[in-house]
Amino acid sequence: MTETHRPVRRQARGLKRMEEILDAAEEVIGEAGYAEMTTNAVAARAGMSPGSLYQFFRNKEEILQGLLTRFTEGRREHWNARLTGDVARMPLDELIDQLVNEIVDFKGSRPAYWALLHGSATGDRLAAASGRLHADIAARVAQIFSLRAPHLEQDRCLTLATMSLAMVKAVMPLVAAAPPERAADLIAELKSMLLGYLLPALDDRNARTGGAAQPRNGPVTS
Amino acid sequence: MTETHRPVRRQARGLKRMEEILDAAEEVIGEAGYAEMTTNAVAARAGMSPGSLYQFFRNKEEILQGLLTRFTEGRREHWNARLTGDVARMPLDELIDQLVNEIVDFKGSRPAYWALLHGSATGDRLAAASGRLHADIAARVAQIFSLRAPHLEQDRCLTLATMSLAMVKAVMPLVAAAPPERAADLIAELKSMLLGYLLPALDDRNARTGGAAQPRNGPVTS
DNA sequence: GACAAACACGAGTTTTTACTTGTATTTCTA
DNA sequence: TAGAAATACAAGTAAAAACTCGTGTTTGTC
Repeated sequence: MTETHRPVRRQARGLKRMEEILDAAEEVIGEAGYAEMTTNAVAARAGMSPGSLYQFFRNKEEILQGLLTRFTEGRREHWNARLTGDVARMPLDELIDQLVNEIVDFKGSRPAYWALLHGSATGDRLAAASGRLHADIAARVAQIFSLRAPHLEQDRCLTLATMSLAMVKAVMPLVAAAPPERAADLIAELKSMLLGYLLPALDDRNARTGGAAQPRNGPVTS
Repeated sequence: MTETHRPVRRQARGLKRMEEILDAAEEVIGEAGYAEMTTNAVAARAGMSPGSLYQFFRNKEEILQGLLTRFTEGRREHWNARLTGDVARMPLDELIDQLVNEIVDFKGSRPAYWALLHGSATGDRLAAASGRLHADIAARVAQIFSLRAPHLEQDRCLTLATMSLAMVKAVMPLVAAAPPERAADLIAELKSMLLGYLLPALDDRNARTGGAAQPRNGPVTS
């Protein structure tokens, strides 16, 4: 009945064309956002007709799938190469400093990656509103911190609150995706982590000692 | 020229109808995801005609806006009421335990909230692929941790890696939204936080001491 | 060099979906 | 109690965007 799955023997030209399509999709998403990424726009950006595009990808979903595969495989390879035994032997602070910097740089250089993998479903307007809500709650939490630890500056309290909320928010999707007992583990770890983060920070005995558990202004250099 | 902005004097019936529309939108999003939320589907779910729907919301964006406003105001009120001076006087571990539990419960009870505010742009299929990538990288990081701290169990290393990656990922949007010098602060805090989290955890001198900075299996009860 | 298969095109078609329109009914107000 | 405004409906419109089709060109293989 239906012509199912005739495997096409791609020519070198065709493989190159597929990469161009993914490049175009990445550009469009990076510039205009995922919602604006239409197949026609991608075809135009890649300098080809819609018909040509559909000779390489059966539908829009496959383009996205291809783009995501390219991203994930690229990142997988990158980290596999980056995280060798060498990094197990360097000082932890230095290691964290380097890796975080690299991640920040990557985020800056590949906007489509974040738009696709971590972008909001609703567009910029509504995402901004959500951001404002979180900022408000963080401010409220910061007030509580300030009450608990009057010796801390307001700014410091706000940073602590912002980071704490971010932690909670970050763990939620993991909890949702994990099987129940693993989820319980993650929640317990989250609590423990928050406590480990906040307890020394709010404790005024640590106000000026700068213990190892809270090395502010340490070797990190942004 | 164009009939601009005639303010409608809503009747009690109309205000109720608007809430019903938002309820319907929330249900549709919670069950089928944001991408499947069409105005017709919302109208049908609310038991009204498309025409009726458009007497209360001028377009789809306004429905979303309304839903988000309802969410954010509800949450704002909730947290303003919840985070009173009282919480500033209870033990930190207990406080964290309670608040995290409440957040987890809320997430479970209002799926649309998370789908809207933190949902991915690409639908479940692709979001799952991204989750798999992160799990892979976490496994790789866990290997490194295991090399650095051979006394730790594999599971423990994986948890540490997973949480560390989640933290990094969570801070990225904040960095993107913040002005440059605030962004630098957040990045520095992220590094410091990671160090504070990982240094004691990987240090074998802390293997069985269970210091205050790393109270695993502490008072948290999930 | 001939044949098939891959590549390329772009003007269409089809489907989906946000939104309108014309009319009928209910509620508020004077 | 009349008139106006708000509410309600369902069939229908219009535009956008995913995708097709018929045809022509290039590339690889024998």
